[in-house]
Amino acid sequence: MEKRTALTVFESLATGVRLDIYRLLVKQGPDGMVAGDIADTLEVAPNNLSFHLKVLVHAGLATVEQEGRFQRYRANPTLMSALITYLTKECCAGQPEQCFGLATLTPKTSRR
Amino acid sequence: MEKRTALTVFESLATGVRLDIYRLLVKQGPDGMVAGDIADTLEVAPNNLSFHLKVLVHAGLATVEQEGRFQRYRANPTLMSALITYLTKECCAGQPEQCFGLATLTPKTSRR
DNA sequence: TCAATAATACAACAACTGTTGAAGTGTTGG
DNA sequence: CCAACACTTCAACAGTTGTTGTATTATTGA
Repeated sequence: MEKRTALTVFESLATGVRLDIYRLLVKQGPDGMVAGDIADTLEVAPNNLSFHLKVLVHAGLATVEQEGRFQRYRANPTLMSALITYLTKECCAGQPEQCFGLATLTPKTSRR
Repeated sequence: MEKRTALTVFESLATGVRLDIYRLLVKQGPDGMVAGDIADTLEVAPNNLSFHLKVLVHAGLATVEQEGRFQRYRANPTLMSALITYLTKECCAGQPEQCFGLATLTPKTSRR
């Protein structure tokens, strides 16, 4: 995963509303949810919701599909999977001991 | 992990500079790094760096320790670990098939 | 003690983000 | 066809965030 991608995901989920939307979508699984239902459930104005959904879709965390006059949104768990892999590998989290143990072995450059 | 905590972490890493700082700190392991070295490495103004470091520390992603007239910063891998756990559990990512398979079994509430 | 260094704190500003209300696009049922 | 519906787009505004320059605090070495 590119640093830029990770950044976009962080930006996308750095808002309470969007984190709620994303979690709701994941809970719905492949069924997804139409915009109106999301708006009702989370009690956010339709136009505002539309704004946040757009961000999530643009980030790749969700997908849209037209269904008659409804717009069905689904979570994209693949990207979250990739983010977790990135965080675990790039940032050495997950196995803190191993990561920090390794760091101890690398040559250290002291300040000036 | 609380939703609020996850949110704070996302906010903290939603900036290129802070993501860079955090990754640099993780790379340094338990040795950490003093503020001046971080500023030099990432080429950010000291006062600006201080601002971002404060955010990271406040979020719990990093710790500070005074060392003479230096401030040594270290990454806190535990929180990232917890975030990964949260993302994997709460958001069902990591095992998309399993999560989405489960969702299919749950009763669905159709729109109106 | 005094000058130099390391870092933080503060204030001002620009830039970005989220919210709201109103208007617009597309779809469906009568 | 047209009215109702589902949703999006747009523009305006408010609030927040990040950056920059300046000042301050604290520590060290001479």
